[in-house]
Amino acid sequence: MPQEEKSEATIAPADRPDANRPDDVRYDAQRVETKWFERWQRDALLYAADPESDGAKPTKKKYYVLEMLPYPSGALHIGHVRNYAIGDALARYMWMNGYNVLHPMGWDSFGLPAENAAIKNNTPPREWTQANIANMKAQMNRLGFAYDWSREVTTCLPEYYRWNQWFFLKFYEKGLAYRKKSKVNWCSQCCTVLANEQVVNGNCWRHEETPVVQRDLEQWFLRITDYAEELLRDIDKLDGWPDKVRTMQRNWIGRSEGALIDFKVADDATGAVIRVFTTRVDTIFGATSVQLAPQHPLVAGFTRYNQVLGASVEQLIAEQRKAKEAGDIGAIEKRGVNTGHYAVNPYNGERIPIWVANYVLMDYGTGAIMSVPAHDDRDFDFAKKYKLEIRLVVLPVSTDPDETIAEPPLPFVAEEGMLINSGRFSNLSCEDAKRKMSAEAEQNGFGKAAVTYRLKDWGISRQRYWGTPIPMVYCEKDGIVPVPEKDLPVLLPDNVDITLTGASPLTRVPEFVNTTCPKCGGPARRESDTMDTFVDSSWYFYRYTDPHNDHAPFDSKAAQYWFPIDQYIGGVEHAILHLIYSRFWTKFMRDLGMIRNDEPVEHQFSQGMVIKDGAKMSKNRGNVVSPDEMVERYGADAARLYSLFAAPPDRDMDWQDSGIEGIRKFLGRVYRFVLHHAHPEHPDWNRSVPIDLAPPARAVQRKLHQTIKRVTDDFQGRWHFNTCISAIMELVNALYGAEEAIGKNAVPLPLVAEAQRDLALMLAPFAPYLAHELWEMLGETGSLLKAPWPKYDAVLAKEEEIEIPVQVNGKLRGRVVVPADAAEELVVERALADEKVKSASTGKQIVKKIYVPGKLLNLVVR
RNA sequence: GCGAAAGUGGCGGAAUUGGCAGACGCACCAGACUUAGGAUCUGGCGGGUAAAACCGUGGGGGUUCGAGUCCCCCCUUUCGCACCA
Repeated sequence: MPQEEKSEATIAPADRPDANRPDDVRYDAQRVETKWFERWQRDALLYAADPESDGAKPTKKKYYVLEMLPYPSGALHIGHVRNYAIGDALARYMWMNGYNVLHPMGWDSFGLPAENAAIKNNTPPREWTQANIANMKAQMNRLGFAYDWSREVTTCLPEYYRWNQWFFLKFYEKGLAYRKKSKVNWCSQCCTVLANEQVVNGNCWRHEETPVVQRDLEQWFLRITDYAEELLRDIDKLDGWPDKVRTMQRNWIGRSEGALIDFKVADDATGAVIRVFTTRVDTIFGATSVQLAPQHPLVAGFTRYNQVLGASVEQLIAEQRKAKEAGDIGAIEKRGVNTGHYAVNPYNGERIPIWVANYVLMDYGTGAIMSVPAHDDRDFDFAKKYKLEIRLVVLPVSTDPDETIAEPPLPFVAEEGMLINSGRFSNLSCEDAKRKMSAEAEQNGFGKAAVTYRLKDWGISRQRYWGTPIPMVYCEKDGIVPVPEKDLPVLLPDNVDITLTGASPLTRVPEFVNTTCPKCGGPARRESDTMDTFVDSSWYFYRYTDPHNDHAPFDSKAAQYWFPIDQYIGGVEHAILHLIYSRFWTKFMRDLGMIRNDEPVEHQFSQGMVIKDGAKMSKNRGNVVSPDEMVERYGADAARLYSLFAAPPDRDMDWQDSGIEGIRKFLGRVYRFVLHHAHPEHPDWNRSVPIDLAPPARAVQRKLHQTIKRVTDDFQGRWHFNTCISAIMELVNALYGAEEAIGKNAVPLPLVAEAQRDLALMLAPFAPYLAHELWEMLGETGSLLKAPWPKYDAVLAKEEEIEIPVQVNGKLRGRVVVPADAAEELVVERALADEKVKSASTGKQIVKKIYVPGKLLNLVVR
């Protein structure tokens, strides 16, 4: 750019078109955005990642930035805009920093809403979904998000879902997909089964007022529990994830180490056994009853000839259900009933009563516990209420020799310590006792050490239409037979009657259901359930790396180049379901040898919700902000910029209509400045900035470099886009402040040019439309998208003079201005000359001087 | 009950390592320009005072020359988990 050695740029004020400038030029966002929108539609491939994944030696570092793909519900909402504005800013920033960026988008397009809409509006789900995708894609484009649409993935298309089926066959082949009749969660509104993960406080995740009921159904399950240990262990590796999400996943997996112990039912001819799970087998000599969940299979036997007991058990079940519906199972009043039967403690042969209790849950552990009132607060409560024996078997022995054992013995001890009253195990530490007792149980065949998880296998069968058909066939002769790979995809038929009957709609399509057995060729029936849509989203991001592959889900090389995802961005509501299934799928694919990474996502980011008028936006509350309306009124840049400016991205953001108004003003301010100060035709425009600048010019230059530093630091170090934008606003304010000097040529034109170019570059990730317009106004012809991010010069950013606050005894009393590199002596000397400092310290002695270089001086006086 | 995050002007929010509390923006007030202003530009804007003093980051204590920031206790809000045996 430097062309001539003559450095001082001069132009006569009359040369500037702003001599009589029209101050009321308004920034016409619609005109500018429409212009660029049309160009970008034409140049869509601009956003495509460089094809470096085919084994060629990479020339750039890759960066995979991904926002969670949306469900095509009809229209984007403001939460989407916020999510994508973050991702797009990041993608653009990384492009400008020279990375090979993959920034794709797709559609999680199977699922219930399409069916419900179809029933309501009498439109086939496919049409409804396609129309929504078209609309939302148009919205995304209008918002200016730079997606590589050549990699678009739509999960409801056979070219995608056939690979769901392919994966299912692989799971089946490896013994990780199985079918079993089981009690399942059924939502009567959805008319389908829900995964455990989709049950919230006993209610359906979609219908918060609809209690989930239990039904017996034949279901397909994926053995995610085989990976429970690894899923748990590898959480430790995810240091790029928020702690909150990691904790939620840990809780969800819910690992618990203990022992399974069998108690024989006394005097029972059938040899019935109650298996309990306990983490405190060491306290088993203190077990004074066995407690069964009301739904425990043995209970039915006990109540068969005992109506009174049966009625009590029914009561307990009702109480549990009520508490679950209220989402308050933790506060249920403990109640129980004695069955009159006895169980035998296998360690000492003691007979203890068998009770049924409402605080014992059928779906955790074995649905039966040994009750040790002296060492478990729940059992303690229960025993007090029903006057059951409380027997102390552990003393809290401290390692501190000075500490004596509490006397008289406590009735209740939660801590571990040393065993008493436990026969041959007495005097052992709890830790040793657990080990020895588990070993003895195993030797004698009445139990073993065991680990249980809260995590259950993933039930993926759904009795609905709009999903991936499960590629299985039932033959009278050969039983369950997988569809051969070569016959995939099993196509989802169109024109299906999807009215809700409780049975899968596909059962009513004879040409779908009736088929031949792939093994024997005889008549057979197709599986008519479809897959949970969380299957679709468990691996879609791999498909982006090789979206058109028609002989594999993706090419391993492509996936290896791009994975793991460098930055994944989405709502915290997916912290458990989607993210845990995705991790599971990745580990499975790794075990199949398809990929090498253990985890799909390096850095995970959960953005906050968008709140309006103190509440989450929802149609019911009527506080929804429509992105279309915002784009129409203020433009896409304003909508995006505001969603980034109003709060740091990880926090909930309060949407205020007046706030976006301020952003619109800011964009106009930027536009007008450049309108009046862009003179690319001037011969001095592209010269280098002179070295020795007069104070007003130096101030502009300093502010410029300080701004670049702040925006860069806040962007990559902290993701504080709100302060990035504030910093840019300050720069613009400073440029307006320098207008008089610029008008008098006190600021050389090359510096004015540089400031505007850097301003456009820094705005590019946040407000791409305006940034591109500015870039053009500044006479630049190259692509802004991949123009280099501006660099700051630390020397030029440095202040020559600084103001040092002076405190006396910690209270601010004055300020002194000194050269930036001033020695302490000078600062103290000037400080002591300050009137206010003087008056605050007269008649007193300075006992201490604390000088923090460049920051502050504190004089301690007495 | 357990765990996490948060609490700062009228509002959204800044303050990155313990160092000028309130950057930036909204709202409000004033001025300039103007036939006009819901445009634009400039200035003001925590409370308090004539001006100072002084008071101010949910409350109370503490450490420190110095605390929004660190420690202890408490309160409130949001989120997650919840008789998990």
